[in-house]
Amino acid sequence: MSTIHMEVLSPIAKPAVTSADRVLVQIQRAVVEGEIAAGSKISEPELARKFNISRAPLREALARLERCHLIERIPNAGARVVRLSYEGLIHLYQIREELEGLACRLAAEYMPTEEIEQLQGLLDQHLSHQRVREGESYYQEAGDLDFHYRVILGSKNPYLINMLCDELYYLVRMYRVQMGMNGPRVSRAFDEHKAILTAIGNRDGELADLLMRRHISASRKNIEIKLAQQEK
Amino acid sequence: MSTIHMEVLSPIAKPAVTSADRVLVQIQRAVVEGEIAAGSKISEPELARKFNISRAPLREALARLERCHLIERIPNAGARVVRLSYEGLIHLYQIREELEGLACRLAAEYMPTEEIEQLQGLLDQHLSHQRVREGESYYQEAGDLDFHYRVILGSKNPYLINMLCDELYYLVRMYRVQMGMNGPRVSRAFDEHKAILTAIGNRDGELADLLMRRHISASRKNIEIKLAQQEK
DNA sequence: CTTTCCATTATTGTCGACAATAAATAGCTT
DNA sequence: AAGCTATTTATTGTCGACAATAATGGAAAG
Repeated sequence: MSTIHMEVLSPIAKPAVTSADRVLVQIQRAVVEGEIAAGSKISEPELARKFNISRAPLREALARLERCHLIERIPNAGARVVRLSYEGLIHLYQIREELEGLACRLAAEYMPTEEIEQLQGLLDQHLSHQRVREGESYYQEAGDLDFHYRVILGSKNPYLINMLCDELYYLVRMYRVQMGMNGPRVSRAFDEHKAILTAIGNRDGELADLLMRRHISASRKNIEIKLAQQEK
Repeated sequence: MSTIHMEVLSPIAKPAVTSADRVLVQIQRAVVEGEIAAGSKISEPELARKFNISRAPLREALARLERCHLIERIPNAGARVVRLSYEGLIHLYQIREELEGLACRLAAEYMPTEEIEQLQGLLDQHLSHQRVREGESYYQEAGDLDFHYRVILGSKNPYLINMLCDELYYLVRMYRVQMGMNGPRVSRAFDEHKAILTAIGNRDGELADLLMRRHISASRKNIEIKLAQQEK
């Protein structure tokens, strides 16, 4: 259970040794969960005071926030929290489909059998958690991302891992969290995960690729609906 | 001719307003062209002195260099120029194939006819340059990257554009430059570009995708050979 | 002679202050 | 009164110095 939290917050366990790291995690969470409103301007002096650090490490943190597309910076003008939009969602998921499809093909080839079995166990564990805590969206969120992380890590491609886990996934989470994802898709998602993992276990990269693309596409449509509801 | 240089060095014309920007471009070039040796350690005080700036903007530049995978940083330990390797090349081109394939599909859908025609003209222009300056690898380099840039921009997906043009292409250039790419592939590459663009013009995304993947795959094999020669 | 521990040195991370640029406000002109 | 311009204000970019951490070299023990 606490493992799930850890996994979601930091896919690749890097001990936050520097103060910029520490603050980065906090701001990331605040932005993703909407604590700092989407579209709002970011004041460096204000944030620095808030976290009791100087502007130097804060700017380092902001640079990394820009890297994962959570803020947008304009030279000599400042930074703003990104604004969620329909177009943004589409663009983001176009890439996800492609890259996570690739991750599946690679995982089918390179993911050690041991890791696959371990992930299988994790899926069952998530399922039981899900049964117990029906409707708690955070568990779905955590479990889903956890699954995707593992598959991506299984690709053994460092660039791919970096792009998806470090650069794209915080924004994905932001869409899901702020759209309040839960609903009836939960159990279906579990089945889809199972099917994908089975294909990977059978070393059938093509099928795993196809299933993952469908899975992500379905997830996108789910968020699209929420976004449309919210905008009207 | 000078346009070609500009295009290669800065795909999306952002006037380097801050001193960090200015220095970034210089270090990028130095790393890509091997002026700063691959695998060598980077000294912040030394570089700061060399460019007559303080460490603050230099560190900003280093952060962005890390972002495009030209250097690797370890907290409290420092930064090293990335080392080229067979595995790295494979991993990099796996992603390129996927993302540029996607870019082609999207370009076939969203690239304005006007832009396509303009790119067609650019291809012819490159061809004539090529005929005149037979064997000058830099022109091939510039022309090839220019073509890829245009197609990527045609996708109209900001995340895709950012990933390919800002994060991946400097490393691609580094492989190509340091492996000394020229040789007999030049004229074939022009034909492949033509074919891809024709498919995009016909709004045939599937075909453009396929052709681009083959084109990139062929380019990879070309570099693989050089790399193998160099390592033996 | 090798290995381990410690001190020294150098490098990175952080801080507070200053300079340059952009935003906000007030005053002037039409 | 509206719009433009100049001045003020605030924010970002940059600097030099200090603190904390890692790399280096040497001395002592085995």
